[in-house]
Amino acid sequence: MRVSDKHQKIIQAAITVFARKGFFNARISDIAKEAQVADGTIYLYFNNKFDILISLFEDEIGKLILQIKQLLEKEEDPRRMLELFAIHHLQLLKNKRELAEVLQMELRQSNKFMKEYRNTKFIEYVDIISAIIRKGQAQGLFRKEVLPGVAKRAFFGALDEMSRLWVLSPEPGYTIEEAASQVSDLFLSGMLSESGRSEAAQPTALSA
Amino acid sequence: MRVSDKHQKIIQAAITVFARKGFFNARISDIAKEAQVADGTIYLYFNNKFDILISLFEDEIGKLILQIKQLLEKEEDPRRMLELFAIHHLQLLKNKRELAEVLQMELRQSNKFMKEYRNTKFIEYVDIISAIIRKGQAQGLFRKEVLPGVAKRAFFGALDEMSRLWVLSPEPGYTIEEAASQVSDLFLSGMLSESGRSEAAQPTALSA
Amino acid sequence: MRVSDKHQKIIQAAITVFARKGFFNARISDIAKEAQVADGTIYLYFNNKFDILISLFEDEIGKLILQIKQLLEKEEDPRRMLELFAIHHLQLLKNKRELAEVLQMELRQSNKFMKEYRNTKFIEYVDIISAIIRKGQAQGLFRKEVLPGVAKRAFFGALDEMSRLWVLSPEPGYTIEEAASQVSDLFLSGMLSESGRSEAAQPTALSA
Amino acid sequence: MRVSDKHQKIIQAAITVFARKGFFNARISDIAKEAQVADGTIYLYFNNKFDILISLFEDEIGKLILQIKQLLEKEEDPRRMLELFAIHHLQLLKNKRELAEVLQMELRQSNKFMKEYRNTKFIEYVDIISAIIRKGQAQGLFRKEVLPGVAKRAFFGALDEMSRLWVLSPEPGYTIEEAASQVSDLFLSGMLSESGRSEAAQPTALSA
DNA sequence: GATGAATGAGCTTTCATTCAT
DNA sequence: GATGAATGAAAGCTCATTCAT
Repeated sequence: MRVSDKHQKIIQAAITVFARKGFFNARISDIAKEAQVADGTIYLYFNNKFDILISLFEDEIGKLILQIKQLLEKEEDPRRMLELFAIHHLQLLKNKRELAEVLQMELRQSNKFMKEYRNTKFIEYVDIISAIIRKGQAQGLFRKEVLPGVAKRAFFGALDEMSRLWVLSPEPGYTIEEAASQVSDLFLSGMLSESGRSEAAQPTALSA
Repeated sequence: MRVSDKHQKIIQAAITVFARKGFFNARISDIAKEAQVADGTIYLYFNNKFDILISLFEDEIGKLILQIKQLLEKEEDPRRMLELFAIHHLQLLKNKRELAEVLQMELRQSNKFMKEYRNTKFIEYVDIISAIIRKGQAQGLFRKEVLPGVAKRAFFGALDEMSRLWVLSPEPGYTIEEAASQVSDLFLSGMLSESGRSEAAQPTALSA
Repeated sequence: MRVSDKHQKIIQAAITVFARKGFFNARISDIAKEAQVADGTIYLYFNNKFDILISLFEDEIGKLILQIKQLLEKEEDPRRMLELFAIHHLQLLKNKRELAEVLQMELRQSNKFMKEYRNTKFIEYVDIISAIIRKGQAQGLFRKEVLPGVAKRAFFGALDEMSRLWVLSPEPGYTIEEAASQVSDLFLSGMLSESGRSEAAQPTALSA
Repeated sequence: MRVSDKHQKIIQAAITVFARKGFFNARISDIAKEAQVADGTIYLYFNNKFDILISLFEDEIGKLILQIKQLLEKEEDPRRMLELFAIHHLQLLKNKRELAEVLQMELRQSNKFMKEYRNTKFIEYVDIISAIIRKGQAQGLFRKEVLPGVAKRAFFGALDEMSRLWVLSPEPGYTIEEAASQVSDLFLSGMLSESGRSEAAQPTALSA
């Protein structure tokens, strides 16, 4: 058996267990049982419990990055690219439900209890969004005032919060596709109707 | 000393400690020391550690709801109301940094650990956003296609993710005001420039 | 309110609570609630939790001694006296069920966790039995070979174990009177039938 | 090391510690230290503190049952069998002093704390006595009026109370053999002398 | 490499006791 | 005398981690 096999087996088991119980409530022995290895074996592949979570992030977000980048390669229109990102992100819920739950729940916490850990993979993931935005701005399709560094976060946050809807409630009333469409539409076109847009020259007067 | 005093003292101490170490890493004795009471005293006011977290949510989000509702009362324009919500939400970071951190970090997790607990206060808070959106739609200022139930989540998620920027990194490069303005501007006007808007009739082609 | 009133109230409450939960599982606050006094009040009348148990023993066994002695005064026949003792002891189960349970359960333990405490009242109670036996021997009714110091223990132990039958099981299949009669009959006449008695000259050969 | 070794080691340590301090005052760490294992190790073999006590009962009374049954196999005379039982029971004090103390002290309580636990092993042990009595009655050696279900309890209670004498006081004035002999003699022949027996036709008039 | 029994530090929670009112 | 809020020591139990096999 190749080394990577057990490594992967443990990561996958950890995803299942973390999704079920959360990181802190999960026991190493739970993961070991799920992975069908001995408790001690886990320590041949990971330094400690945190290390499993970090490796899980790195590996799985790494895969996500590869997938999404491959998907976006074929697309030229930044507007469509944003939509694709949204769809792909939310479809994780369908295809890898447990992983989606773990990322959703534990990703945020991770920084807090692992102060030293800078989640570079995650940053790389979110930076795909800002790259799209910059591309759109370069093409003159997106407004120059939009700050890519801020907007990427807002866009990701919106998607992630949608994600949470599905993670926590089984039937939120919308399909994943509808949600993805709504979110990307919102970010692209905003909420204003034609009248709302024309009526007020500066709806965000505060920022002025 | 009034009962509420100790109760409040413990809640405030818990906010400080949870913000510093996270819920799971926080020990009851940490909270007790911070609140300058004995460990056992905490159990005169709360059933257990979870109960502190839940009470904290209820109390503090309750206060937030009161404040934001009061603030919005004076405002009629839904566009401006969204902006006010954004500002108020993000200003929590300035005024009550630790509380912001706790809500940011632990709010999501809470549902996972405490399956039975439905965070009604939080739902009430987010519903303020959908109420604003409906108001805007009623006035014809916001597009009818926007689903308030989805958009409220997206808006909150965007804000919350911005929040995370400040919670995790001390100097994110933007002020809170700029971020609030950016996010509400994004949701109101979208990213499209005039050319981007006119060029493509169906930017969200996928949803069609 | 006379001092003794509260003292008595607490003792009675303690009997109820100890019977229900056992000494170690009983909380001072349970007793206080049962006695309708404040927790702290208990410490005005007793030094500590053990002291309640000891006082309870002293008081209640003291009463038992008075009662049984009074009862026996009217009786001359030692055989009948033994029977009366048995009946009176077992009737405690009917008349003061909770007290019977506490004595049954906690009396034995007491010596163990309160090494310094010599349960003189209990000894006094059991010595009533040996006095009866000695009286019977003096009258030539009881065999000289019977050691009063041993027999008193055996008799008490037999009764107490019967007691346990009722304390633990609601319907043991015999009435208290039957049990009392059986036990005193056993001790007086033994198990041997006429044939068993005559057949073997030395049934207790071992003691020879 | 075989699994049973640690299990046994812990049981034996628990006997020592329970004998010394009583069940409730004994700490898990006391037992662990006595057994020369880590605290946590105990929980690999037992569910909790109660479980140790119950296992202890089951194991040790089980052994007693085997021993006494083996001993009684060789004996035919029910009178002698009763005596053997008495001797064997009391000799536990010599051979396994600590075990005798624990059984003596904690056996009674166990039913109280662990309501759900039916001490079947103990019942099996006491039923050895009633089996002997029935055998004696079948042979016409014992009186028919003796109720085996009551007499077994009385006999055990008498023995157990004798046991207590040695457990609590180092020098009770009698040897174990004398006590065993006295008790079985009492139960077999009763207290009545020939004159006491003939003089009164109905010594247990009350039962009539 | 793989195992899983053993470890023991660590933490939540309880509750007898105190003492200011 | 009476109260009951506050105390804080104490202990059962868990579980990440180790290491002999």
